[in-house]
Amino acid sequence: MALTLTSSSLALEHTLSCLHKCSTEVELKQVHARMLKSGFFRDPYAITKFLSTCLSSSFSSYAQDVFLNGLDRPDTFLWNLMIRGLSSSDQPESSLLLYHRMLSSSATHNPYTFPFLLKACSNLSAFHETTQIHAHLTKLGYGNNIYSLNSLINSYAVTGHINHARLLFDRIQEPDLVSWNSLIKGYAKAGEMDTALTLFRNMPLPPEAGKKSNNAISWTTIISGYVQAGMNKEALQLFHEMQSSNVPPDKVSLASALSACAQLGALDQGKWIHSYADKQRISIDSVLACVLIDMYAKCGDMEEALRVFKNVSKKETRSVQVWTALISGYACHGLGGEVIRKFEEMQEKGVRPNAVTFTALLTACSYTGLVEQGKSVFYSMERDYKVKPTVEHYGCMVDLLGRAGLLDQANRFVREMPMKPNAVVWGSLLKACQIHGNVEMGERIGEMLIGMDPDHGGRYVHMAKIHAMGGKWDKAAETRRLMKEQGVAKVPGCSTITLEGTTHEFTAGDRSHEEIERIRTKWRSVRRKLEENGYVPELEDMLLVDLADDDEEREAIVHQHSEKLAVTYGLMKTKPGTTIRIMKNLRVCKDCHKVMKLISKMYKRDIVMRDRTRFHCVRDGKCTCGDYW
DNA sequence: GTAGGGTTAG
Repeated sequence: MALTLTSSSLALEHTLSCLHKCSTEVELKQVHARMLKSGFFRDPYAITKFLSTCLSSSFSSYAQDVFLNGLDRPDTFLWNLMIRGLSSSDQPESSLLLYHRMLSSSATHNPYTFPFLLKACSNLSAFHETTQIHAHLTKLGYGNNIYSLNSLINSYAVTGHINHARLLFDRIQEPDLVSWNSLIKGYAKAGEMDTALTLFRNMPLPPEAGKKSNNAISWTTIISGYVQAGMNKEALQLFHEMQSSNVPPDKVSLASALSACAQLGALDQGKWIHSYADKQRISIDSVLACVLIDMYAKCGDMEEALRVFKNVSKKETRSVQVWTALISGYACHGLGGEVIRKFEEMQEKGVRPNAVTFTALLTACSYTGLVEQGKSVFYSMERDYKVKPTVEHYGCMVDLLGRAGLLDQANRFVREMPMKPNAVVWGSLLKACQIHGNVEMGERIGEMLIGMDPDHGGRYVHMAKIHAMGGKWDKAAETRRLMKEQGVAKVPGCSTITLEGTTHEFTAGDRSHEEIERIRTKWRSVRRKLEENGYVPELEDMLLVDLADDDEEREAIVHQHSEKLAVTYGLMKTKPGTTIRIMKNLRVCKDCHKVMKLISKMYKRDIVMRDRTRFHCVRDGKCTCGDYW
């Protein structure tokens, strides 16, 4: 008897280990069938294992089916298991629907049920459902349960109702770390970073301060708050402060800090974090791989991004997100060929592309002018991959067609899209009108767009240029005046260059840098050298945008553009042959682009420049964007 | 059981 038991539990273990390896539904069904046949499905442990495996590996609808049709009166524990699993599945709403069925079943709720349900609300960002569950759990007597309270605070915070969160928080007699962290996140989400930081600074240390990981969560909450607010420098400062406070960073805090590095283009700090993870033997899971690949890509180092990609373990490589991070990296480097190759390779490995993957593909086609390729990708999305195009994908297509000068097709695309075009879509079309000089269409769209989105400076700039192109100077001046009246500030151009760990920041016409006079002198000599080689300034991009009245004045302004100051500083401060890396917050203007190409040739320097949306890798007078940007 | 992390058009 003892022997049979052992062998049957061994067989169970074996079956369960097969379960983990399932990657298709057919495989899953086979294991399920084997479990049914051998009677394992009467074992509660086996059922639990089976359901949780399904739930955690994107077979949640299969789990639902088995749960609802294949089990006899599941107990509260199993209901909770299902509600929890579904709350973080790709359809969190099914978690709430299942709860409705639970209400009419023989099982009863327990204190665990509500945090799971609220998790579903958070993932759905569902405020209304949160209030309903709030009322419901209060009536059922869980109103003072700290887990439920914290989950409520979190749901209200996530859905952007910080006042609801605060009211609850203030009523808790002894808020714990989770309460504090959820509240802090709520203020961060609401953009109230000052309040969030004040709370963070003043929160009481946990009595059981030995739990270091808890401290790490508070730190990460505030750090990622800053990252989401676009305040990446502040985020990195806090990350350093975290270390000097002897709270060792874990995976999650490293991931936050890495995304700050990605946005700042801070390669050195990013590398440091990467090697820190290696030294601490922190394994690179798929999320860390994603942010590392993204960081290296956004810092201009695709070789290193690829190395990270190759080093992630087989299981992690399967994640769509990791593939997509790499593909997006190639896209923003304008490497259309690599994008397509990796896309194919990914499918050979059996990884299904998601909506984001397609955005990356379409972006790459747009950047490299692959119109036919882009169209075929777009039309294959739903047909071959069952990925429904969203407004973002339509936006990419408008951009693709518009850039290529196919304005009528782009226009038709907007009119025929099944959803309401957003400001970004119209913005792409407007920009295309400006690039290709379609005054009539441009004026029509520009007017509408300014009405739709009056705080967006870029629209006025395009609009003024379009009026000017049509010779309507009075209208151009009026647009400029309107922009001023609305108090819409043009975001100042800003370029940075990092040398020996110090980031130098330049804005247009800025004289605050301590070596500014030497830089200006150097630029004059660089300019002479370029002029001797045929350089004539390109003033087209500046038409009426800057407050200049004649070409001479425009020229003076264009020579003070921030990327010119940065590249000049790079020439001064680095050894011959060193690659110069520049990050810019706006798009590079035509003149600066021309200058970069000339410098790369005359001074034999590679220049890697990241602008608002993509990379320009300039070598020997040529840019990887092929002058198509 | 509740709190912190990923790729995305302009």
